[in-house]
Amino acid sequence: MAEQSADAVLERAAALCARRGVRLTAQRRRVLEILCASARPLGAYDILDAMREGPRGLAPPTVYRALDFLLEQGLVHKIESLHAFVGCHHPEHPHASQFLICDTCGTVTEIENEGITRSLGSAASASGFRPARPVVEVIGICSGCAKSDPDASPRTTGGRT
Amino acid sequence: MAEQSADAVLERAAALCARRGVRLTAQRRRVLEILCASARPLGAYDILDAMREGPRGLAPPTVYRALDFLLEQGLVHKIESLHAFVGCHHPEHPHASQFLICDTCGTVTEIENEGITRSLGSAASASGFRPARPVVEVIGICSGCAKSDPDASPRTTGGRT
DNA sequence: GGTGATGACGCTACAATATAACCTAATTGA
DNA sequence: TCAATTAGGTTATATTGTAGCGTCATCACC
Ligand SMILES: [Zn+2]
Ligand SMILES: [Zn+2]
Ligand SMILES: [Zn+2]
Ligand SMILES: [Zn+2]
Repeated sequence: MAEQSADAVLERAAALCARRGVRLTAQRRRVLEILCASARPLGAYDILDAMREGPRGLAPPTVYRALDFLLEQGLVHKIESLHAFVGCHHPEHPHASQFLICDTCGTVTEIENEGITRSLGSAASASGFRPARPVVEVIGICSGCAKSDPDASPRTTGGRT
Repeated sequence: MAEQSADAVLERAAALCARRGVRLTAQRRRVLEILCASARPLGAYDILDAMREGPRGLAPPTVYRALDFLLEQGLVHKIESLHAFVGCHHPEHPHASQFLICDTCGTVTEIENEGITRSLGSAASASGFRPARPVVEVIGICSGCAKSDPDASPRTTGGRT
């Protein structure tokens, strides 16, 4: 799911940033690349390690600043329940991000379910609540893992590609 | 919302634990009390501070162990997006916890919306995904804050009662 | 009542995640 | 070119969460 469109996503991200008049600098692009190349969400320190494989030694703030930018631009999402980040594969239009997170293989699937969005909206407005940032993350077992191993043990965050 | 039933919740929690044959020890009860007495979610270290106001000096593992127990028993919930915890006010029956989190005053409202639960379930099963732990947290502005201050600044976690 | 097994907790140290603060370098717009 | 703005390097530190180990309380059973 990540693999097929990593380059295309990068290209579209560049176009988006140009259109918005914001700068997709080398560092930011690098972080986005690393995230899009991974099948699983990566922690900030996983990204940091991946970047250190290149030339110089970097520090946490560099990665966090890049992530802040990418989050603002909607190019990546944060998975709150994992303290980790994923690249967004359809950042052109804003969307309520909803995730299915496999506890076994660690893959994260971003979905956009109109029913969930609607239910959330009506539940919120019923309380007079004005929603800003919905966090919908369903932890469970993906179909592949459910088949192969009826009960398996959890995984950790990292592991590039 | 927290205030009205704090004692009642404690009593019911004790009954629940007795019925289940698990021990609601003094420490665990204390943590639950502190959480239920707070109108806002508390971080583990907020709880730790609150407990230190009493007799001896405690360490983080004490609080985290109590929280683990209370989470297992469904007596408290973790708010992933805040790294904080709230007491549950209807722990008798298991439920998918859904939260409305006000970014301004910090209050958290636990709701149980059947529509959201259903949408999540059908979205998951459409992908062959077997859900285990849904995380639904809507960050936004509560009705009270929206009225009094059309755009206000975020808040931090803590602050007992 | 002893007695061994289990569970709860005190305690130290440490891991993992995230940010503050300050300064330099690059980019932009005039 | 030059001031203003933005991005990034660097160090230190804050915040959140665990590992590991020894001790004490509780419980089941004799
Ligand atoms: Zn997305
Ligand atoms: Zn899986
Ligand atoms: Zn609840
Ligand atoms: Zn509010």
